[in-house]
Amino acid sequence: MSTTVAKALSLLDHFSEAEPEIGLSELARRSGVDKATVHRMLGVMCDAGLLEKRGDARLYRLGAGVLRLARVREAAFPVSALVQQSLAELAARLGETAHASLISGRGLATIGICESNRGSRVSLVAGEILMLHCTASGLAVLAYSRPERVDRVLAEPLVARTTRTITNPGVLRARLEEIRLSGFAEADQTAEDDVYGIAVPLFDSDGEATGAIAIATPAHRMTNDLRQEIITALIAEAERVTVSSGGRVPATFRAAAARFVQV
Amino acid sequence: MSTTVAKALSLLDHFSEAEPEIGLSELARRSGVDKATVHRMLGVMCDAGLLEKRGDARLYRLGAGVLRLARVREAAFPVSALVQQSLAELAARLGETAHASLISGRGLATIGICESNRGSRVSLVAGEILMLHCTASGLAVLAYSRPERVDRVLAEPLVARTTRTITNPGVLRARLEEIRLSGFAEADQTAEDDVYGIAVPLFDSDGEATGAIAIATPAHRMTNDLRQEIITALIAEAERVTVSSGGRVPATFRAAAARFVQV
DNA sequence: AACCACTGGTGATTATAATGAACCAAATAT
DNA sequence: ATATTTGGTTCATTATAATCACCAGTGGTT
Repeated sequence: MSTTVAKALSLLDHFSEAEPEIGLSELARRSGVDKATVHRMLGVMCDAGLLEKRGDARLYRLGAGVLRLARVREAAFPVSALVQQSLAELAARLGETAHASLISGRGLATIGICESNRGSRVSLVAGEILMLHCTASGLAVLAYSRPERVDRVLAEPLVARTTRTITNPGVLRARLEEIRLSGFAEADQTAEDDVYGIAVPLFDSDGEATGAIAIATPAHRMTNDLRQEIITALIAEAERVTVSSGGRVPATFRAAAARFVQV
Repeated sequence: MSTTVAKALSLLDHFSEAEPEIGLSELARRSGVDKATVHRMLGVMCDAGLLEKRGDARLYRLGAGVLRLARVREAAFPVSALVQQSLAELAARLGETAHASLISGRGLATIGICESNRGSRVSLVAGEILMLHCTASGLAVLAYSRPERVDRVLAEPLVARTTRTITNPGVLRARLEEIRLSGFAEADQTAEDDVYGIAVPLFDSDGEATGAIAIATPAHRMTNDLRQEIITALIAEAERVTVSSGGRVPATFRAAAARFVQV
């Protein structure tokens, strides 16, 4: 079922901020692919510039090609740069960690993080992939996605990341309906213990959700006042990002947001 | 001979600043791969997040996954950010377009550009891939590369990009020896007509060349004074970037640079 | 309206490329 | 000094991907 190209590309997912360089055997072990196969794939990806191996050491790491591709994308469709500005403002204003993510494959790719400067704060790993069904950002995106995407996510088993994760498809659908009406999504320790996330979707030129910006706070610190403040700020910044990146805020969201501000 | 993974990845190279979105048929035509094959590969790469297709339109473009990968790499081995600073300084000081590139596969990936604000200036496309044998940056890198890389480049036919491009392997080898002794590379319209490039290599922790920073000026504007000024500035900035990115300037280069400054 | 030249997308057959166990030399670990 | 693990390679077997013809939709011309 799995194509070789998919297998090769999945190798890239094993590189993270925590483990930026990996050896051949190690990668073969983690991916469950034969060593010979991994070796050949790594070679090809080195040729393509997606990977490179450090001169003397025989470790592989992400190559300069990924920087180039990112530049090409940003030159044509700038979002990363735009978003970074909003994140900085949000983090400064609210004193909590702000982050942004975009749909990438079947998950959300974190493309920007701005940590608060408080002692106690939520710390996120750059380049992490968020799941759609349990994170605030994921829920915000799903609530404003085409039914096909929702169906695709609900078709697969909903992994329980914490004891509070919603694993029942029916319950999740109801949850998405609520979110659609309110304009923002909350995840009170459904993705990670002690983390309370609030997210608002970003839209493309077709008015479809493409990602989200979010605030993550230590769960115990969340109060009603802070919650209100966060949501108001997120809605404003999300609209700014959406509009300045050429997106269109759909009427359904605008109505929901207006309803919130009224209250 | 060509693996399917390589073919799939080569599709990514067709996306550029000039043409950021491509349709299925168009991509099949340009790559010379069958439409059905391309379709399957694009699907796989969309799943991986490297590509995405714009909602209603049926065009493909680079996906958010590349932004994520770039972030992961930058988090672990920051160069792009570092280099950008140097480029800005160079462009401001010299009033000419500065750019940086890193080895990526069998070429140089442009990872940073800072154009001068003059009316007449050299304009570069973001994310372009430079050839090693005819650009100033490429020559600078080759001159300080392991013999294997040089041999690999010289093994393939040296494409003539202009009438002045060096196409003879022997001549090129001699040229590289000169560059190794001087510490900088020049490309007087050997890559593009009317463009005069000067480049200095960047090094990794093993003292091997990993890329270059360069200045590109309109050929007619180059004078001996400007040339001296550019080289001095480049050598200083290249060392700064190399050192602050954890690299080590090899003794051979340091000697060459010192020899130049003496003169 | 009928036609044309496109587009994105799809399946079944055939040819091709991927696979994985065994194997090596060199580097580490014991 | 011995055993284990590393990156890397080989080659017969097998599973995979390429191919061609085809379908349906679209936009433009006559």
